[in-house]
Amino acid sequence: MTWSMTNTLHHPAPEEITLPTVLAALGDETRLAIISMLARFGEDERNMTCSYFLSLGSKTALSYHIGKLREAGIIHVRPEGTKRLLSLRRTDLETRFPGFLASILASAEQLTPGAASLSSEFPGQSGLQS
Amino acid sequence: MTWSMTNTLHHPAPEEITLPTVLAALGDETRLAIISMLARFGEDERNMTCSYFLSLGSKTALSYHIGKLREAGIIHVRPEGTKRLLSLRRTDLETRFPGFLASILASAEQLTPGAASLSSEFPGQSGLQS
DNA sequence: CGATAAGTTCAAAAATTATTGAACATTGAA
DNA sequence: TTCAATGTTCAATAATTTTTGAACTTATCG
Repeated sequence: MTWSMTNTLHHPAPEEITLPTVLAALGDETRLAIISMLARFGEDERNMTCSYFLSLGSKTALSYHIGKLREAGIIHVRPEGTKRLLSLRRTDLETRFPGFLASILASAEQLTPGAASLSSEFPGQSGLQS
Repeated sequence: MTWSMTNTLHHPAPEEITLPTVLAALGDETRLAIISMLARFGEDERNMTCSYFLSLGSKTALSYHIGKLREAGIIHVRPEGTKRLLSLRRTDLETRFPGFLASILASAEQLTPGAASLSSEFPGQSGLQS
């Protein structure tokens, strides 16, 4: 039961990804914003750490939401040192639910208008809110 | 504040339909089953009453879930006598979130396998469970 | 080594959502 | 008009989800 940052986190296999779980995971403003930002700025995985999203909530809340997205099979989380590198499981989702992610992302764009001016422009900052 | 069965129920205008609300409404097994059945057997709107779905839950629970779907803008509910005729707001959803509903419905089919053998085969029965 | 940064875990509290049963309104039909 | 069918409403409860803060682990940087 000892937790290790170097252990690989659990990710559901593609067949284990279910529609109700995915929909429930995305039916939340914070998590929708996370995947929208991931889709837009995640080409270079190196920047997509948990703290990149600190503008969306507290450290603990993000840990919770990111866990939900991971367990739903929507994102992949790769431990790299003390960080977590996040990426969308685009091909797995496309295989499982063809066309679904694309339609979500297209429609979600208008929801996160100023996402370009969030954090990550100075990756080495202490980004805690308050 | 008097409630009348003949009053028109509230339905959001197409522009008022938002993605997080729609996703949250569909992130529930019961409601996903409802829209899946509506999509499959709803060509003829006349059969699509609330009680058609009684196999999915109690009368009161269905009222609740159908209200959620209506307020999210996913279905339209037309009072007809003492009944409610339900239909998917296909074109509104397609306008708002292109491709979304189709991908959901295609993926939801495998979730409601025996839906053909539910109720509605004897429309005039008292269909209360227990 | 000591400090800091990045995230996690846990338990408690807050908030939201879902279910139930009883009572009610409305309509259609005998 | 009385009855049965169809749904709604309300209040209470149950269940689930989210948020918070404190303590902790691990890795990295001087």
